[in-house]
Amino acid sequence: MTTIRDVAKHANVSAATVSRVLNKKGYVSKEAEEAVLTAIKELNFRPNAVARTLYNKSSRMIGLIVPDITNPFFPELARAVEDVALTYGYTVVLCNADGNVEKEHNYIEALKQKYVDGIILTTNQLSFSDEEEVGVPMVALDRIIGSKIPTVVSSNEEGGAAAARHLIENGCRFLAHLRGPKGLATAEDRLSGFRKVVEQSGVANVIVEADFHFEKSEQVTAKLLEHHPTIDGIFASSDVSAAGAIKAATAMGKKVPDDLQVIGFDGIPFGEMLVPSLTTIAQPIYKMGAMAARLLIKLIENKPLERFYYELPTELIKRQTTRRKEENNE
Amino acid sequence: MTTIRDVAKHANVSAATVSRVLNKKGYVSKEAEEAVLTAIKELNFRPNAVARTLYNKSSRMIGLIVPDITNPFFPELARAVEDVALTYGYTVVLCNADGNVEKEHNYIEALKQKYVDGIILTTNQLSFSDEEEVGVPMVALDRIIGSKIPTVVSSNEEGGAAAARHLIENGCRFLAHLRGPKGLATAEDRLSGFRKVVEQSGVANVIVEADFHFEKSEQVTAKLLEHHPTIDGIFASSDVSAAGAIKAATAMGKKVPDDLQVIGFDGIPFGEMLVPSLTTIAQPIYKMGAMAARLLIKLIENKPLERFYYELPTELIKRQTTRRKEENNE
DNA sequence: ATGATATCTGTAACCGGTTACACATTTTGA
DNA sequence: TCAAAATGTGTAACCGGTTACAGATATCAT
Repeated sequence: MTTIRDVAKHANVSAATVSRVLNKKGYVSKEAEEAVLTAIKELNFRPNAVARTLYNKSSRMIGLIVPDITNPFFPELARAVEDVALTYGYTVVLCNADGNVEKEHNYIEALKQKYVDGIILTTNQLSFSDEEEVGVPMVALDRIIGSKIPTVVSSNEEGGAAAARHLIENGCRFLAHLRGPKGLATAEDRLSGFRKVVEQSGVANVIVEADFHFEKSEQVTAKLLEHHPTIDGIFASSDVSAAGAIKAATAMGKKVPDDLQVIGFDGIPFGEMLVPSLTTIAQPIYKMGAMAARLLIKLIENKPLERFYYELPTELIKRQTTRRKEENNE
Repeated sequence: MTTIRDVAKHANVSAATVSRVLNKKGYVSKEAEEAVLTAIKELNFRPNAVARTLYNKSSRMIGLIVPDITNPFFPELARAVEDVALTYGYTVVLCNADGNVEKEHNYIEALKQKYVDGIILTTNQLSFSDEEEVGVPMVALDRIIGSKIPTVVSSNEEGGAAAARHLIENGCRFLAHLRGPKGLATAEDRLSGFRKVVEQSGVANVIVEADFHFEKSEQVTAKLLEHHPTIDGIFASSDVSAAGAIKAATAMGKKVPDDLQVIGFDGIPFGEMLVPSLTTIAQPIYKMGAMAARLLIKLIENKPLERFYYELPTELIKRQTTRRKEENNE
């Protein structure tokens, strides 16, 4: 491996001068600069990132901690974060905390040790309270931690309300909500929006817990439809969860959307791949990731933030798992 | 940040002794060890990973380069790699090359600079030929690079053959294969297996190119079914691609599996979420990832490899998009 | 008793960049 | 014309661990 001192020798200057050329910092004469540049070319020199990081206490990396890389929502988010990070010259380190608080802590510690410049946290888990003491710039994404940590979420409550409204407008008389994990702010907000609309309109409804996963949602829905065969509208708190609901319903002989309408939440490409394609409350996933990355970088570079809380609008995407019923029976 | 010298001062020993305690290397007296351990506790000292890496030229990290984190196949693989890596004390850095050769190169360079101990390459892209000169242990996963690089793949050819056989046994008379990208060994092998069976049995067939993506497969299938309305069996070279085919067929009023049977390739959880659930040739995704990780770690630790080429068996998983036709018409 | 070996510890150099500082030389401006 | 400011460059210390080496004791074998 070529070092800066090899280059220096080759160019007949000191290591300091080479460093100055590399960083375009301080005074360097034209001749020296040229000599260094040629030497760098000839020796195919690349400055050692680790040595740099050690002195600078900055690695130009940002950590992105996700709860479940297997849920397509997060890769989507990761891409956005990465795109923005790369344009600002940062590299992204993706960490899969697996919904495990301990693993999350370990990653945060490991990242700090690696001198990452900042961390974006998207964990499902409700974990710790001492985030302020982490000592590294942090941004919360699709998750609410505390008032001191800049936060990017979508309008979960309004989205939940919109989902309920859509089902009701489509003629559903008995709604179910497959809510997300308890204690998770985004899930609570979706529930709360749903509840408000449903209570206000007086539509029959039932709420059951299903984490965001497919199998669990399938099981829960099967049980739910058994107990309440007249349910004709389901709002699932994630698209994957909605797929589970559809699966269970179909297995019981219910037709979607004729017997049962289903609406998801997230707006991942996955929803379009289903047949029938999934109606959903879409989050602006890419925008959320991009915004979180930009906020973090501002934080890192000590630029002022206008706000600490950004709520991006969700959008109802009507596809084939819901449709307006004709006014007919009853 | 507490350094090793702070600890040394606190324990009344030299930094060298502290380092010896940390690494359990060399002679240290009981008393000294205890003093150091207490000092470490009291100061809450964590050795700096970057400094360590700089001297050791090893970061205990391994890089995993994937072509498209958005394709659920890869997160699945990543989890396996991570699981194994963690048990051996390595951290995984996930890089999304985006099917972009240049990005892949950049990542490899960046990883080398960070002193990663090894790299697992899974890229779709056919990229470069000088892998032997990378200078870092490497393993190819789901991709064939060169004879010098240990390789883990599944039995793509046999899988392709099994897919064709299954469709034929189920009574299909006119098969189509949505092949993967040209030049990609895994895609070629699947095609080759398919072709052999089809030629041997004399079944009518047509082959069209569709990368592994959903939209492309949907478009290609729509065109295909328009030109050849009598196609009654499709083998898609990925599960996501199969979903695209199903979508297109359904949009044209064809029923799956009654009018058209579809079989995918990969065996990602996604296939089960579809309605009807997807028949597929499943790769042992987790095993592949785990094996690649173990191979890489052996390589890193200079342990001997038994072989340089591991082909893991695929498995036909019959679900709802295929089914035996009764002998009836014609 | 005595040389050989094992145990213990500290000093200083090293990994590969970065930069404060000192010292020169050149340019500016009054 | 001469001090002040700007420009150019090298030395050496630093980031925070690691380790070769040397010197000091303790233990062992003969």
